[in-house]
Amino acid sequence: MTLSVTNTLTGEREEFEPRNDDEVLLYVCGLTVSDDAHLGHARLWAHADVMHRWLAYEGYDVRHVENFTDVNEKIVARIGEDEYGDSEADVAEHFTSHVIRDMRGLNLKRAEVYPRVSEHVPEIIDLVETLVERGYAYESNGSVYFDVTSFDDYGKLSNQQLDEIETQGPEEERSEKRHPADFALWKAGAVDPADVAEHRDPDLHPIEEPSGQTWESPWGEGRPGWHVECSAMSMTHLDDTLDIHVGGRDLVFPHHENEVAQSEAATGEQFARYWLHVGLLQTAGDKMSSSLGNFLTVDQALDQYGVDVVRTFYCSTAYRSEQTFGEREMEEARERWERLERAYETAVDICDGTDAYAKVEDAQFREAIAETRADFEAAMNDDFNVREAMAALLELATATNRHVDDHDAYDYWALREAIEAFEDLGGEVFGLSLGDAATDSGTVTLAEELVELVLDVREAERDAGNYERADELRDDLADLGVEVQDEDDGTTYRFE
RNA sequence: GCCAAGGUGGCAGAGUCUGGCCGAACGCGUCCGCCUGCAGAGCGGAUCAUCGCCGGUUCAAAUCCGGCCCUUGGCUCCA
Repeated sequence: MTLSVTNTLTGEREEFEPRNDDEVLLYVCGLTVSDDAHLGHARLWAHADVMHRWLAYEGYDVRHVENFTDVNEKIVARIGEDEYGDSEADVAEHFTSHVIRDMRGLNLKRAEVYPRVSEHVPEIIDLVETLVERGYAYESNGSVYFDVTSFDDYGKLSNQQLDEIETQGPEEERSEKRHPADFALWKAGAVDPADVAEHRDPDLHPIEEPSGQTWESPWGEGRPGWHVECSAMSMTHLDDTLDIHVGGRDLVFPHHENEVAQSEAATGEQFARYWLHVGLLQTAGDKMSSSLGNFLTVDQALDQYGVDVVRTFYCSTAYRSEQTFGEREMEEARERWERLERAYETAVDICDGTDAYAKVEDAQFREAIAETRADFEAAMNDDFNVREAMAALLELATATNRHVDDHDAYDYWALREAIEAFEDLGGEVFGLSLGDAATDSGTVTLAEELVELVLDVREAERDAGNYERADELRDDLADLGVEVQDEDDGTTYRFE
């Protein structure tokens, strides 16, 4: 079964064929490190991550590059704020470290490189020079602009017509540009105080001097433009032609459109073969939107819900659709995740708890496991349909529970197979805590011993008919995050 | 104004490319039953959809074609 993806470039579903047999060049349009990342950013990361994981699972060598934009007016606007730092580089470093922390927290597979703009200025200058030499760009007042009329295919990604495009860039740039849609590749000088004013915290002293880093270039001191970085860095670390370029839907125009133009003008080669755009995260019921900042940061969300719930949330909607975020949605994600986890743990417990060999053969269960793998695979190959894939996994949970419920003796072989499926698909592909990392190491902690002690006491109370006292103990444990469950053959507990 | 993505049950959200298996998946919620001292979890069952509107094509449409309405994103930095 082969993978098919929805390509923004053509607007159609296409069969995925990488340029080189077993290798996939994956570029993810990263973040401007001018603030902490929120759940919307994490959605892009999560989907790119699952794509990465799925491609790797299918045997591809995935070369994943994801940039950090650390040269930007919004970063300059934060200079001197809180403890972020006194230079553009310091502020960028502050947020970059947070982003890296968030990415780790989300259990993302590491990219091969995380290039930063500030470390690629020479490459950017080279690219701009090439464009000038080839007649696609021109210098004006120390700045360099891309001449959109020189590139016949301009607008092909976003279906824009040149005469319908409104001016790009700030007002004062207009006089320097030949066509209103021309965009800056290189900006002369440091950042103009006027350009940072709108992003600046009004409580802080305004920035009065031109600020931010500048670099020497053939056109004088200046800074790289807004769109060149991705082209320069992806070509440096991957190749002139990428297989997959992933980004947020809001960036199709002008950012991605400009990337295509400048890259293809410079190399004469196709820039990216498949453009995958991730839909935006919407907040549920705009009632709570007192201000714009009604999004949760990744850090807060991780703290509040935990990685697995967050990842399950993302795996509940196809990447290209919009997704609504809200309390109810997160609750549902929690229920889904716990259902999965419980079924998995049940299977693990049974298999670990005895050395017996297969006692029964449950043909239905075995078939359900095979179906899960087939359905999961088909769903993922169908444009990374994570929701369908998750549905398959949840059906495996149901099948597992049913088998356990219906039998006194178990089909160990089948349970092992089920465990493997949970670990391969849920653990490896979805990045959930199912598998080695999740299972207990065998060492008993003091906490566990104490819980068991309390449970012994509670058991004694129950035997004595003191249910009130027993329930109190259960509630107290629940308050401490220990979920107690009475089953036919004893009491079990798990830490939340 | 222009470009793009959407409008499917109480919620959320697949399916639309490749028309029939969709009287619409998985799940959340609600209700009933089993289990249980109780609760939870689990299992079984039930509830809830004229698939935005109008027209067309077809033996057959959520799925194709045309028109209209509405929402969101972009056209200024933005995942």
